[in-house]
Amino acid sequence: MSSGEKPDWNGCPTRYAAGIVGDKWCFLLLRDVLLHGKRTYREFLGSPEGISTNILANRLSKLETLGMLTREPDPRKASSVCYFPTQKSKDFLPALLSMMVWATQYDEVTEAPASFAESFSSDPAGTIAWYETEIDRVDQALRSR
Amino acid sequence: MSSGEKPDWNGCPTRYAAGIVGDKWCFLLLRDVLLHGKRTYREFLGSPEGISTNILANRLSKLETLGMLTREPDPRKASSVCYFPTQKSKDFLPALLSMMVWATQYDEVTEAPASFAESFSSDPAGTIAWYETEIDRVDQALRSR
DNA sequence: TCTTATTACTTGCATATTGCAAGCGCCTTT
DNA sequence: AAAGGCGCTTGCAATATGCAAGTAATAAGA
Repeated sequence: MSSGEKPDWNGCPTRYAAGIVGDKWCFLLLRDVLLHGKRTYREFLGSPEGISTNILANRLSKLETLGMLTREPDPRKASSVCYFPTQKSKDFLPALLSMMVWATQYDEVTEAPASFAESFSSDPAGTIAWYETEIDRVDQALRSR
Repeated sequence: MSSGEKPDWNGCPTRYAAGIVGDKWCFLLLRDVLLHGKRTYREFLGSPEGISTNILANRLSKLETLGMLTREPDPRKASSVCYFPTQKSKDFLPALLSMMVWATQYDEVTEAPASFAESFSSDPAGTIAWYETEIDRVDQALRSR
């Protein structure tokens, strides 16, 4: 590649990503799971974008089928359910954070402080690791009940 | 952030990104523009995913409205039109490449060679710069007719 | 124990979006 | 003058979405 030829295989991985992230609701659910520590149906329903309940059910099962989430009984309450992020969705964090940096740059009404973009740009690996630790902390706390 | 508190503003930039990329067709059009050097209606129509013509028109005007593309007469042929990527969409490249790395890792039938993920991981800035150069080369060649 | 909540959905129906096929106006080429 | 390419638009059937209401299975309270 560095020798100057142009690869023509780019279509495929992008299409794969589009099949998952190229849907507003899946995208926002991944945000809720990876960044907001949400794990239950009720929590997802409560997000400010206002997903409707049938669509939520549909997308949760889609994400489960795609291997992005696992559906497990809630350790705190047997009648409830938790959706946990898999390694596959945790590995999506770098891409998600990259998009956030881009959005922070161009969204005129962003609430994100410039410090976020700065910290990700100066130390991407560290920033990613911090978020991963947060996720694992949430899930370990939940699972050890 | 590194001191341990959890930011609660993440929703906003992600929602902004979801408004653009959280649509399969917009996502794939950005791929075509940023990675495949496509610039005309015909070229977009020809992509293997088979976008239909009314949807294509709709998404092109959406992306133009969002400041991702500019619509200009084709320097080669006055009756034709070119859609050029703006700086805003070029700045989306890092996020797009991050998603491709992720997809390459998890798509079992990916056509992308492992070398892509390796080169992006070992030298992200260089890889991004290479794609940016490609884009500028395409557009400068087109515009200087 | 009987009742009332809560949780995670499902169902029905009106509305919005998509896909497909055809058509249209404007160049350009022959 | 005729034919073709390009960038769309239009009409219509099929699909997906949003909204409101309903349901089954626990759980909590009186």
